[in-house]
Amino acid sequence: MKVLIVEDDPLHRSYLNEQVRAALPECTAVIEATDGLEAEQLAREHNTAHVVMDLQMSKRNGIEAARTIWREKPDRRILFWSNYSDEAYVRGVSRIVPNGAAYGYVLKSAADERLKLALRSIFIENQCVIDNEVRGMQQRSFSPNIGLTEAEYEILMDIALGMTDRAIAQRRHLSLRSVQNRLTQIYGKLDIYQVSSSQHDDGTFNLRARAVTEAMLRKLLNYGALERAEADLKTWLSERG
Amino acid sequence: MKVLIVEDDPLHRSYLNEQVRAALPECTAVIEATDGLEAEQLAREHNTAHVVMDLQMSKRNGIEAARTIWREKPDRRILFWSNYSDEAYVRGVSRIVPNGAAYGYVLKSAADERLKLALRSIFIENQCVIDNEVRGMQQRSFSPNIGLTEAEYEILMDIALGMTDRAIAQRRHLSLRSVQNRLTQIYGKLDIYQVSSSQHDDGTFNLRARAVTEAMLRKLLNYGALERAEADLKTWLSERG
DNA sequence: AGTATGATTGCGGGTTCCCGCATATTGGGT
DNA sequence: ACCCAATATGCGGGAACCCGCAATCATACT
Repeated sequence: MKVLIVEDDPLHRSYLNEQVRAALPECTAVIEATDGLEAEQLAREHNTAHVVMDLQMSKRNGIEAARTIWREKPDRRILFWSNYSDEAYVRGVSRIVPNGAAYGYVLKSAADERLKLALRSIFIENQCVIDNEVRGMQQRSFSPNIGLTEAEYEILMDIALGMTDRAIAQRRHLSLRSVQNRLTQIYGKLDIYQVSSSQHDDGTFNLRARAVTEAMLRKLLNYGALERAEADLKTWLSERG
Repeated sequence: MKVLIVEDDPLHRSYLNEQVRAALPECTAVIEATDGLEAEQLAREHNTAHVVMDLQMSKRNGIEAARTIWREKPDRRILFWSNYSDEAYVRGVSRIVPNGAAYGYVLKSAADERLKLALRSIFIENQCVIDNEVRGMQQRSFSPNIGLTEAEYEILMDIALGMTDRAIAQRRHLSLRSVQNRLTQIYGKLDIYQVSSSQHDDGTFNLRARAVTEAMLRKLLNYGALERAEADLKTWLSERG
C-alpha cells in the first residue's frame, strides 16, 4: 500500500508522515506533496489509491485537487485533514465526493489516536469517518429553514462574485424576478435587514453586499470557495462568448 | 528575560519554543498562550516585554491582541510570525505599531536561522526586522497610483461590510458624492468595470460587490480584517444610537 | 500673490436593486 | 383527477447606485 500525503506545512507534513507509518504497518511507501498541483501529478504517476490531504493550501487548495484526483479514479480514498470545520469546506467536500466513495474528514485538533483510527478505518476497512463536529455542521447546514438550499447557496456565490441579477438569471436559467426571490430568501435566512437603529428611515445596509459579509463572517464562504467560484465564472464567461 | 509565545497550533508552538530557547540563552522563562485573549492576560500578568506571535488564530487574532498589548505598554517588542504576507495583514500590522516601537514580521516559511536572527535583532538589539517579501508588499501597497490610499482602503472596508453610500458618508463625515468618488477611484485601481464580453450592453458585474470580491482575491481583505471591521462598525452603530 | 493640482461637493440622469402584488407552473400526496 | 404548497414569472414603483459635468475648497509650489 502506498500513501500520498498532501500538506504544505513542513511540520504538519512530517507529523502526518510519522502518524501514517505508525498507524499503517502495511504501508510500503509514503509519498509527499506540498501543494494540490503536485498532488494531482504524483497521484497519477504513482497511481496511489490512498490519500491524506490538507484543505487549505496555497497553490491549489485541497478541494480542487481532490476533485481532479477523484475524477480520474473515483474509487480512491481520501482523508481530509483540516484545521477548520467551516461550512464552506464541508459543502465544498460533500459536493465533490463521488457516489459511494470512502472518505474521511478529521480535524487537526483531534488526538493522535483519532487520526490513526481514521486512517485504518478508511484505508483498510473502506469506511467513511467524519469528525463529529463536521457531521454536526453538515446536518445543520443541510436542514431546510435553517441552512441554505443548494440553489440558494449557488446564488449566494454568484452575488459574492459581484454578478448582477440579470447575469445570474442568464447563468442559472432563471427569470430576473426568480433570482430576486431567492435573494430575498437568502436575506431572510441570514437575518439581513436594512437596519437603522431608531426608525426604519434610512437603511444603513446594502442587502446584497451585506449578505456576502454575513456569509463570510458565518464561514459559509471563505477564500477557497471564492477562488473556485471565480474560476468557474471565468469559464462560463468565456463559453458565453 | 521572559518571552511570551502566542500560537494556536501545537506543533508550531513547540517549534517556536525550541527556537526561542536556542536563539536566546539569556531567556529565563518561556510563557505560552494558545490564542489572542490568553496572550493579553498573560502579557499583563507576567509583564513580559518580549512577544512572538502568530497572526491567524481562532479566538482572537494576532492583530487584535497586539493592539491591546501595545496599548497597555507601547515599548513592548513583538515579533509577528505568520504564514502569509497578505496585504490585509501587512496593513493591519502597520496600522497598530506604536511610534518608534521595535517589531518584526517573519514568514513561517523562513529558515530556522532567519527566525533566530530576527529574534536576537528585535529582542536584544531593539531593531525592526521585516521580511523582504513583506517589505516589498508594504512598499507596493502604499505607493499611490498603484495601491489604495488609506482613505480608499477605509471606504473599501465599509462597502465590504455592506454599508450604503449614505451610511458611509455619515460615518466618515463626507458628502454622498465624495464617497461615490472614492468608490470610483477604488474601482479603477482594482480594474473593475461593467464587463460584458461582446459590446458594452448589459454589464454582468455589480461594481460595489465586485470590488469586494476582487479585494478578497487580491488579499487586500481577509477574514480577520473583516472581523475587526465588523467589530468597529458595531461600536459605531451603538454610539450613533 | 499667483497658479496649478487635486479633493470635495452639488445636481441630474440612467441603471440596477428591492420588494409588494398577482398570476402561472411545477411536483408531490391522496 | 384533484388539491396543496412551493417555486417561478411578470409588472410597477420607490430607493440606491454609478457617473458626467461644473463649481468650490485645500494645499503646495514658484
